[in-house]
Amino acid sequence: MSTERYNAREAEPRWQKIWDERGIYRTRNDDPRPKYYVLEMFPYPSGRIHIGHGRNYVMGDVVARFKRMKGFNVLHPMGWDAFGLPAENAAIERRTHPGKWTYENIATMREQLKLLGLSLDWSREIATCDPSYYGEQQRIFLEFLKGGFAYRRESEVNWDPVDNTVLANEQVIDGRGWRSGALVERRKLAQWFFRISDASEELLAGLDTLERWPDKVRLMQRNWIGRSEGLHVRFVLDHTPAEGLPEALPAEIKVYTTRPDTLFGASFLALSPSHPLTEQLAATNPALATFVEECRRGGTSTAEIETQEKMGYDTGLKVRHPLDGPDLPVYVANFVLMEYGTGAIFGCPAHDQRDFDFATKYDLPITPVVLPPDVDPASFSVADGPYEGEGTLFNSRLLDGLTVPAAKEKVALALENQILGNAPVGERAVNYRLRDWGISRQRYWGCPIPIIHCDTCGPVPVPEDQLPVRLPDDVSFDQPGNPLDRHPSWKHVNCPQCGAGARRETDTMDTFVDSSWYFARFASEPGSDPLQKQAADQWLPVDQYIGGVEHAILHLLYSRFFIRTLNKLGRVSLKEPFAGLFTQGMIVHETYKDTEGRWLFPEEVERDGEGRPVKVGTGEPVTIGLPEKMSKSKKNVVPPEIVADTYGVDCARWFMLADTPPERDSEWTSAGIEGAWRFVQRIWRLVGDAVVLAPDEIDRPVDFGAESLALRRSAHKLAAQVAEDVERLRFNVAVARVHAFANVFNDALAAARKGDVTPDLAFALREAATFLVGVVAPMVPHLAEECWQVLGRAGLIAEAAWPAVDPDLLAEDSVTLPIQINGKRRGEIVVARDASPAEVEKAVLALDLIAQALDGRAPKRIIVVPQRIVNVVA
RNA sequence: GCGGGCGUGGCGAAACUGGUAGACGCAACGGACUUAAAAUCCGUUUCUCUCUGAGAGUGCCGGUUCGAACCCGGCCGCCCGCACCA
Repeated sequence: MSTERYNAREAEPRWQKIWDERGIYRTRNDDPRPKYYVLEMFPYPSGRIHIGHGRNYVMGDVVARFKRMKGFNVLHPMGWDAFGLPAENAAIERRTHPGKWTYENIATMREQLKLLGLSLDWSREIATCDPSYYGEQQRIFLEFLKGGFAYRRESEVNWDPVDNTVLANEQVIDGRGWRSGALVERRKLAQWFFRISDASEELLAGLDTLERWPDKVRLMQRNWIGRSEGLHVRFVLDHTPAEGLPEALPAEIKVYTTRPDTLFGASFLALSPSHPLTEQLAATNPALATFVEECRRGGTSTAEIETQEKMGYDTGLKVRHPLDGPDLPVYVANFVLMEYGTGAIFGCPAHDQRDFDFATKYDLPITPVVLPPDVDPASFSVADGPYEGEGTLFNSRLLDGLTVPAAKEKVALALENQILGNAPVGERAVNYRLRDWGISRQRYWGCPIPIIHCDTCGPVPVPEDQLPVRLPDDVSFDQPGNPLDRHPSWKHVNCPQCGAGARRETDTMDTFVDSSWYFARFASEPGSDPLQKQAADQWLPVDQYIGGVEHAILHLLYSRFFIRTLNKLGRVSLKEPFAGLFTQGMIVHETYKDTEGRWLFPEEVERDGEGRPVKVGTGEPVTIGLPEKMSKSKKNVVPPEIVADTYGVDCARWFMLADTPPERDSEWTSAGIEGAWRFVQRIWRLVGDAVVLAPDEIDRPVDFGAESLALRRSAHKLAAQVAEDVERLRFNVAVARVHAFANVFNDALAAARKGDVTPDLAFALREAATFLVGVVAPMVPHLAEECWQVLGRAGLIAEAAWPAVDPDLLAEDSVTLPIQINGKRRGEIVVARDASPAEVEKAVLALDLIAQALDGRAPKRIIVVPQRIVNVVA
C-alpha cells in the first residue's frame, strides 16, 4: 500500500510547467481533427481574482479537457475586456495611467488564472485595449457606417454640471452624480448609434435556432426585443381656431395602439413631452414649456419612475374620433414615451391602468367597452379600477358583441378601408421595444471613434491608411471631463476631404462593442489579421459559451447583432455566434462582522472552545451574516493562492464542481473544501493500492470471475455516464458518480487484499484505476497526471484519450425489478434482462408474497414495465 | 403590475423526465486501529409508532393514472428578469 500522501503543492506547479513547456494547449488552425470551441466570458481586469471568479473558468476547462480526450481539436482561449471606466477612476485615485493600471492587473490576473491549471491557449491572448485589436474595431465601425448600420443623432445624456462630465446610468444615484453629488441634468449631445432596432425581427427569429441556450435567457431577450402587433391610427385635428394657437399646425396626430378594439372607450389623446407637436406648441406657450421642463427633470432612478405621478397638460386642441365617436381632448402627458411607437397615444381609461389613473386625476370620462365573461352589463363597473382582461365588446356600435380579438380585426379592417387624403386612417404596424444602441462614451479609456469633424464637410471617416486612431498616452486626469477633449494636440487634425482644420471625434466606444467580436479574434492565429474570415468560419460558432446570467441580455444580444452585421458586410459567414450557452451560478460565502460592525476576512475568524465564531487573536465575538456573492467590499473572499497553498487547486476545482448544480449559486465552506481534499487523497490512495496489488500491466484475460466482472462493469459504466454528464454540464452528478465508484472500487480492493489476486482480478483492478484516473482527469488534471505516472502509463493524460467503453459491459444480464402491490413496494424479483412480460408475470405470481397478498383471489391486473417495475393490482 | 422559475432529510442535493424517493457528499453520532492524537477504515442517520414489523412522507388542498417529486387545477412561500412600451 502506498503510504505517501499526495503532495499537491509540489505536484501542481511541476505539471503546469511540463504542460507549458510542451505547449500542449496551443491550438493550431491546420489541425485536421473536428473542431470544438469552448469559451468563458472574458474578464474585466479589475485587480485580483478571488476563488468566486474561478467557477466558470473551471467549468469551461473541464469541457475543454474532456473534448480533447474525446478527440477534438479544442480552442480554449483567454483575453481581457480591458477598456472601461474603472481604469479611469483608478487613474484619478492613484494618479496613474489607465493603461498602466490595466496591464498591471492583467499581469496579476494572468498568473492567478494560470495557478488554476486551466488548459488555455495563452498564445492567443488578447486585450481589447491593444491598438491592433481596437484598430480593427475602428475599421469595422467605418464599414458599419458605410453600410448604413451606424449613424449619428442627438440624444440625451446624464450630465453632471459640477464635474462637467457625462455619467453612466449606474453613476446616477437618486438623481445625483455619484462623485460630485450634484443634481444631474439631461443634456442633448450628438452621438453615434448602431441600428440594432432594424434587426429586431431577425434577432427575435434567430432565438428559435438557439436550441442549446437556456430558455430563460431566450425569454429575457424576447421580452427585451418586445415585439407587439397593433395599429397606427390617424386622428384629425379639429382646427376650430382657438385663441393663441400657432399657425401651421399639422393636420393630424398619429398614435400607435395594441388595443384598437377599445377605440370607443377613448376619452383623450396624449402626446409625449418630446413629441414634435408638443415642442411646436411649447414654443408659443410658456405654461406648456414649463410643464415640459418639469417632466424632463423627473428622476432617472427606477424608484422615482415607478412612483412618479401621472401629470398632464391640456393643450386645448381637439381631435375627431375616426369612427363616429365624440371629439377627444389632446393632452401632453409625462408618461408617454417618445421613443416608443409614435410618441402619442389614445387613452381608454376603462381598460388601462395608466389611462385610468390619468382620467381619474383630470376628471375625464371613463366608458367601459369590454364586458368580462358572465357579467351583467347593468351591474358592471370600472369605478374601482380598469378591466384589462378578455371579454365581449359593448358600448361600441359596430363592434358590439364581438370578442376582443374579433373586434381588433374589425376595427383594423374598417380603418384600413377608410381613406383620408391618399392614405388609410388605420394601418397595421409591428412595434419593438428594442432601441438603437448608443455607443458614444465621453471617456478616454475606450476605442476612439475614427471620425474627423470638419466645419464644411461634416463628420468624415478617418482614412483607412491612418488607422488605428491611437489613444494618446500623455493625458491627465487632474480635472474632470474627457482628457481627449482637452488634450493640447490630439484632436486637432486636418480634414481628410478638404484639408481644412478639423477636430477628431473625442468620444470613444461603449465597451460592449469590444466584447461583441473578441471571440472571432481568437479564431485567427496570433500575429495574423485580427478578423480573418477563413479562421472565423473555421472556429465559429462557439460550441460552448459559459458566463454569468448578468450578461443574458446586453452582451449576448449585441454580439448577436454584431455578428449578423459582419455577416451582411461579408466579413463572416455565420449568423449566430454562440451555439451553446450556459449561465453558471455564483460562489457565495458567509460574511463576518466584528462588534463594531466592520467586515472581516474569513481568515480573521475562528471558532472558540465552544464553537462560537471569534476574531483571531483577540477572541472578540463575531457575527456571521448570510452567504452573499463574494465581494471585496464585504471581505467574504477567498484568494486562490491560499487554497492552492493549503489544499491545492485540484481541491478547489473539485469543490467548485461538486454538490451544487452548476447553474445555481454554490456556497464556499471550509468543510466543503476539506471534503474535496479528503477525496483527492482518496483517489491517490485507491490508485496506489491498485498498483500495489496489481503491479504489472497484463494482457486482457479471456475469462473473468464474478468480482472482476462486476468491477469492470462499474468502471465502464462510470466512464459512459460521466461522459454524458459532462456533455450535459451536470458536473455535480458526475462528481457523485465518481464518489459512488470510489466506494465500489474501495470494496473491491479490500476484498482483493484478503484473497488471491488472480490475473483477471489484477487486470480488472488496473483497469478500474486507469478508468478512474481518466474520468477525473478533466476535473483534477494535476492529480490525474501524477496518478498516470504511478500507473506507469506513457505520455501525459492531458493528451490521452477518454477511457474506451466496452458496450457489452454496460448491459447487465439480469435485472432486479421492484414489485408493487396496489402501487406500494412489497418486494423485488431478479429476472433475465430480456425476459418477456409474460415470463416476468409468471415468475411474480409464483412468489409467496404475492400469493399471500392475493389470498386466493385472482389479481385484477398486472402491469409489467420491462426492466423497470411490476405492479400487481389486487 | 407584467413575464418566468423554484419549493425533496439538520444542510448541499439525486431520481434515467410517469416506475424502488432521498443516490453521492457535508454535518452529527457509534465503533475499529493508536500510548494518544491526526489520518484512515467500518457502521447509523426522513419522520412516527405498539420497532425481528408497520404506517406516513417530496410547500398546502384537490384531480388524472395500475402507479405522481414529475402531468392538470387552485392556494401559500421564495427567487429572477422587465418596468408607465400604449
